[in-house]
Amino acid sequence: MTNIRDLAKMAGVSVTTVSRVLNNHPYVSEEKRNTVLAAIKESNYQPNINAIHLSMGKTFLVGVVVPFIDHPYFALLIKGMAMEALENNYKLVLFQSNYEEARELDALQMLKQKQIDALIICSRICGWSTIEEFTRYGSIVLCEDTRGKNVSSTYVDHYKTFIFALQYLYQKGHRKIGYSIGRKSGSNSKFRGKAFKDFVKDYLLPHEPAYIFEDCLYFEDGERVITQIQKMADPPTALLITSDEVAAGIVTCAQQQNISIPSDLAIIGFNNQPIAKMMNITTIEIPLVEMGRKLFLQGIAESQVIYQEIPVTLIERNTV
Amino acid sequence: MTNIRDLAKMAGVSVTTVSRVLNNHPYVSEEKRNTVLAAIKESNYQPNINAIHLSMGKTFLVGVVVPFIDHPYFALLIKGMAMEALENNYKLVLFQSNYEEARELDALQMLKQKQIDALIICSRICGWSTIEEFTRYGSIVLCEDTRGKNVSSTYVDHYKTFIFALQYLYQKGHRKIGYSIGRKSGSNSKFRGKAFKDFVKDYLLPHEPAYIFEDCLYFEDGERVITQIQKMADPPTALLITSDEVAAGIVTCAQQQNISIPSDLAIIGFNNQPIAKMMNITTIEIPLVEMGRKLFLQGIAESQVIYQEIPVTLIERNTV
DNA sequence: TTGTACGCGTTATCAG
DNA sequence: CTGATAACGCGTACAA
Repeated sequence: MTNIRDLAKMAGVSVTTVSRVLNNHPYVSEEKRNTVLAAIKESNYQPNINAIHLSMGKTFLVGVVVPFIDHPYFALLIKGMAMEALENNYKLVLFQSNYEEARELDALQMLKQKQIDALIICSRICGWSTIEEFTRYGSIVLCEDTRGKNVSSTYVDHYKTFIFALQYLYQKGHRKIGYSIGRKSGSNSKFRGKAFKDFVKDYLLPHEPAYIFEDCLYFEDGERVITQIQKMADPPTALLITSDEVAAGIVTCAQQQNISIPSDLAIIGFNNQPIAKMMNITTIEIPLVEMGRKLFLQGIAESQVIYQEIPVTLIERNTV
Repeated sequence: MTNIRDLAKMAGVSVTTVSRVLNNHPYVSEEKRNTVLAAIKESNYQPNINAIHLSMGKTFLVGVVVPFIDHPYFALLIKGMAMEALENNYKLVLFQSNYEEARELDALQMLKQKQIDALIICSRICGWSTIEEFTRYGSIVLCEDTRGKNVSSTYVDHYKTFIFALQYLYQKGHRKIGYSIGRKSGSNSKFRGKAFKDFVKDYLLPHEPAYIFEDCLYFEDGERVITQIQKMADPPTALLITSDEVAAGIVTCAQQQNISIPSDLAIIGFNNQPIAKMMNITTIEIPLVEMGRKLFLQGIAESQVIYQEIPVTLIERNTV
């Protein structure tokens, strides 16, 4: 592997001059520049990027923590980040945490060790204090409402959104409403849970724990929801389903079980994934790819803490 | 940021000694070791990993090229790689190529520049000669049949598999058989195309171009397949669908259009994704997560070229 | 058992 | 315009 010093020798100039032409810096005569360029061609020179990183104290690497990539929600966020990373000449380092705290700490460590310039955490299990402790080592960005906290974020106001969706169902005449979530302990889920509680209280509806379905992430989880509902003496008439994948599973399974949608059961999905369009599912659009882009840009921005709320849109189709 | 030299000064020893305790090397007295350890604690020392990489000529980073992450096929491969990377203390660098050659070259460049130790290309658009040119800069692994070539791979013999599936349909009485693929130009697709051609020739069946559906990647693409079939005067009676997602879309859409499956149209999906189980789709299981693991291990292995064929299994359910 | 000195490849500073 | 030379932080022959 030929290095910058070899080039200097070949071209009969100093390493400084070589570095100058390499980085398109001014103050180098056309003549010498050409000699160096020739040497570069001839030697098939490739800069060692680790040396550059060491010298610059920067890696152009951004870490991304997701519990798993094989879910449209995270896949779409990453897709957006990858697009933006590309345009800004950064690369993405993937951390699949599987919601193990040790994995999240790994990522945080890499930030501390300067192997990545920034870290984007899409979903976390670790406590807030842990995050806070690492903020001084580099840029950390979260995908949840961090208002009032010392960390930038791009987020959806899930409280507001849930209230809005619940009111919509209420107006359509529904009084027995339930919802599904991915996992109950997440930050976003907590906002949703609180919204639900507040809503049923305000509208004098019963708070029926059986109407809340946890661990609903994939298409096939829809089957479980339908199964459970069929066992109920007094089933819900409408459901907020926080992933279109799951909503699609519910609709599919309902058809098989001769449950009529929306007359027996109304469904509102989330994200407006393509599958929702094809299956005519009423859904709340969340621009995940766009969110991914913004998360990334916040990560590489030098600026101060910013909270970026993303607006959502109700897409009315045939399941309500 | 305190470095190894500061520690040496603090502990009153040399940098070598510090380095020794840092890396658990022998030949350092318990006494000095403790002094150093104390200094590390006190100073909140963190090694700069870029310096280590420069010094060692290794990064513990492995690159992964996929056209897009938001597809179960690639997501599952990556999932497997991420799991294995975790166990081996490596990190994954994600390259979303979108099938643009320039993106693949970016990744290849990083290998050349030593920013990644190995590169796994799950699907490519670039020519074989391009790959070959970069093999000397580091370990490259492909997810396609590379037998006879100079690059390791973990692959499914899609020719064999397609012939097998076609024969199965033939035995079930089907004579008008078609198939769908993601993109026609891929290596895997070519093997499938060849298998199809050879099969219809051997079995004296007509080679009907309209029975071949391209660009079928997502659930919603199933709708297009059904639409096109309905327009045909002489539609196929059976379809090989190279992604369960698409198969599920076809089944769903067929229901809506009152096309009976399998009596009007038989379907064999691929991958055995959870959605196939839930919708009772006959499918060919491909252990994608397992393949991801093996791809990764081949990437970090020092050994010579290895071709690792992955066996597949037919899962008989209700769509044939 | 310990330490000196150099190499890794590049960028940045500063004197000419 | 040009070029020594000093960082950057760490690993490791080699010498003691």
